Amino acid sequence: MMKDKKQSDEECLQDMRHIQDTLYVISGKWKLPIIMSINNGNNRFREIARSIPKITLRMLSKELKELEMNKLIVRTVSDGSSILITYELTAYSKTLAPLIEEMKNWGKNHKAVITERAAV
Amino acid sequence: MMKDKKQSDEECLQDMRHIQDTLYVISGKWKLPIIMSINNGNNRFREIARSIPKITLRMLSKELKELEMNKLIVRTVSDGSSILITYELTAYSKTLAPLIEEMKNWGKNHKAVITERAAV
DNA sequence: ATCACTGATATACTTTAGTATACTGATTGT
DNA sequence: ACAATCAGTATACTAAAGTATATCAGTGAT
Repeated sequence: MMKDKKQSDEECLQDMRHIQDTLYVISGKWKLPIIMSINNGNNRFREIARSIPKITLRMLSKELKELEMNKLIVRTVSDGSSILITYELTAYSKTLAPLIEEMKNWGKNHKAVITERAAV
Repeated sequence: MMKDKKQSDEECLQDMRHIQDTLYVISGKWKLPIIMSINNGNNRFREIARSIPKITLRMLSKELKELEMNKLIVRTVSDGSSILITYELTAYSKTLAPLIEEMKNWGKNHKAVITERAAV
């Protein structure tokens, strides 16, 4: 009854949902730039904003919230003489590394594939 | 002069471009469903359309073109008694497999991470 | 007192992605 | 003759993503 050769439709659909979820978490124009910026040592709102050319405060605010909901960053409020808010990458965010590496390599190769002149 | 510890900004930007390129190739609502459908043996336009609930002919047409430009599928016109058009995955499209697998696994795990109740 | 900086939010707008629906011209079937 | 299927395209629309710009209250410096 061909059980292992082909997966069931339901399994296949579920796989697709997982893939689309992953895509959703990292796509959009600013998510990766924000992650990279924080990774490069920018931890405060205005600092991150300044480090990313053309981003608007509204988008930064919106994306930071989404990244926080997805547990990729943490927002910390520390109350000294004046209030201080910092954003940091979570340990969990590091689990994205292999995926990002794979995407980087695929994209690099893809550019070559697309650019290459067809041999006669 | 810390040459290998930290990458240059330019390198970093280029990496990001590659990543965004990869994202662009596979994102959108229908690209993966279309790839999966062809992979499951649907090779003709109407066949693919019927296999994907809710997709419109316009989107299918548009996405097939993009997938073809990105060399993930080939469109073949064979001229028998009547004309026959088939879509097939390219060998190159298989290079996406590790990436898709990684996204599937990350997404699956992420769902668990997000859903988990915080321990007191 | 005034100015600039902090971490944002609000409102209104444009652009891009996706939907809905009708239609074409050629072929095959009844 | 008529309907159905093929492989799409055209036009018009809605929804989602992103931009532009102004504003807020609190702190610190001049």
